[in-house]
Amino acid sequence: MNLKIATEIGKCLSNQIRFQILEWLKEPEKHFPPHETLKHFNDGVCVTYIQEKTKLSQSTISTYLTNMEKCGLLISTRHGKWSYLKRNEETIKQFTDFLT
Amino acid sequence: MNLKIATEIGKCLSNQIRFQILEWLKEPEKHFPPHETLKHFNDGVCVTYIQEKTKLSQSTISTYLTNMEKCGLLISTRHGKWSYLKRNEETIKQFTDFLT
DNA sequence: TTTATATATCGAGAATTATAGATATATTTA
DNA sequence: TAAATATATCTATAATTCTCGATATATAAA
Repeated sequence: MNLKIATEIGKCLSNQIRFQILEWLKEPEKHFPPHETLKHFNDGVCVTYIQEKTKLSQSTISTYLTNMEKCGLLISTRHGKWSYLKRNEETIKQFTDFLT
Repeated sequence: MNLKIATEIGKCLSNQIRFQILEWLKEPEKHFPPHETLKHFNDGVCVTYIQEKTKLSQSTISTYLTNMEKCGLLISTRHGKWSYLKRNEETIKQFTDFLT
């Protein structure tokens, strides 16, 4: 972790909805309906479900999630036409270690 | 800690200079000259020293530090005409706990 | 191979933040 | 009390971010 990446993470955390997504992803089964094709949350939650819950436009949520992945807060996995997002606990740990 | 305050903290951490200040304040004696009137860093570092090091205008640095104090990242103590700033480790801990 | 669905990217206007100079306030010193 | 110093606040412009609709791409289904 360095200052530049940490600040990029800070930018992601500077918006209530983005921060909220990170919180929801702590417990996907509690905050999202079960996936129909993928019978688990091992790779996180698909973009559509996150979009529905936030009520933002598809393009906005896609940009948010892409940026959160770029700075390492999220891990993205594609299964067929769906992208699944989960927290990247390793980076989050590095970030909090850097801060403290 | 709640989502609103956490996001305010995120805003402070979304700027490289503000984040840097927080890092410097981990070890004041390493990054700042000794105070002339106050013979310790127990209450942190005075605004002037922080301003000099960042090379931002006085008004900008004052605004930064005020906001960082408002969201709980910093603790401000006045001694005479100087304000001293130090990290608020308690809030920082609450923030990282909230995130993880 | 056409159509449908999921996600990504582009371009633009609205909203917010960055930053500084001017000015105000608080405190100390002469 | 007047001048000097440290910090805070006000106001305004520049820069960045927000957010969306339009469009592109990728994959699956018909």
